[in-house]
Amino acid sequence: MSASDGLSRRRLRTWLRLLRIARRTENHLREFLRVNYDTTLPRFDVAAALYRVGKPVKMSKLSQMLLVSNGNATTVVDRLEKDGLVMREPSAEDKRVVHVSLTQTGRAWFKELADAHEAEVNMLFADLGHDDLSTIRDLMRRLKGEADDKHV
Amino acid sequence: MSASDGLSRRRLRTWLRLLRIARRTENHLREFLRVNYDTTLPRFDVAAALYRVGKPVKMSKLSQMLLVSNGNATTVVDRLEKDGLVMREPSAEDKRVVHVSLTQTGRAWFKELADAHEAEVNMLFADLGHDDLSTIRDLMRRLKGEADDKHV
DNA sequence: TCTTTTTACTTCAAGTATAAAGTTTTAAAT
DNA sequence: ATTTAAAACTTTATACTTGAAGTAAAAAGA
Repeated sequence: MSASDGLSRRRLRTWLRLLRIARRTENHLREFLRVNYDTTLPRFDVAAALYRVGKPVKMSKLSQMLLVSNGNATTVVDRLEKDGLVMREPSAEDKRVVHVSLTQTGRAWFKELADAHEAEVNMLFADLGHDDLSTIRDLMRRLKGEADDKHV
Repeated sequence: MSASDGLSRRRLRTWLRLLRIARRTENHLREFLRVNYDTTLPRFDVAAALYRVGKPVKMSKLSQMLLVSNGNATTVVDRLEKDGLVMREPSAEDKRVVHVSLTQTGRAWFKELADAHEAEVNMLFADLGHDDLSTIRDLMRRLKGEADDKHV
């Protein structure tokens, strides 16, 4: 089985297709957040992760959830903290650990964004019905094991 | 139909799934290129686009192909040019236009990467067969119209 | 013609991202 | 108890990315 047989080539093309869709959708949502809410995708992603968990999250856990480096998480949290949208708390048990969470302001801010964001995604994916979504879920699950998910 | 009915919520979850797969795969390939070939994903992407076209490409066309800003394309091409992997040529007909193409060195360099890159993707997508790939293609095609593809 | 608008590209400032090095704290192993 | 190793963050250097401003050339309009 050559490294470039038909199946291998098709898998490559499929990856490029997925990447393209992801970039287009991200670009659209970035623009949407910028124009309508004067904010950015990384900020939104951090807030979404914190909102989803609903309680203080370790910095390292946060970067794992978002699949970004620790240093990156630090920077984005820095900015959100400066804007009063998130807060850091040193852990009591382990002095190395820092917990992050949304402030009240941050929670209110995110709630407003979340609905608009969902509506926008709903519009972008409008051509996909329940069956399609199930199909995608199953396909993505099969890729899950292979990709590097550092250690979640 | 509320902005947050079941279907809307499922579309959002599906988007997050796609984004997650894309990021994991990108992270894996970034690491792969860094460790084995001491290069980066943006450089690879530019080279791949130029290689694919096979003849000099306008800067603006390049950034459209990659779905990145013009300024970004300029920067990455700058670096590749400094390394002797690509070359710029001013257009004869239109003095505003700049054509970019791979140098001989660049072409040889990319060829080596391309096979390894395809093999790596082939490994990551090993669980998907011909039918699955066709299914994904059809699904992605249906999203195509909705997303912002600036003006390709 | 000549003014205005559009197009192509680069430059700039700010934000985002990584990898690697550094600091502090905890856990493990003598 | 001490040393060693590992873990959690932050900081640093460098690269990437965007959006906007700037420059130059071409096209459109008056």
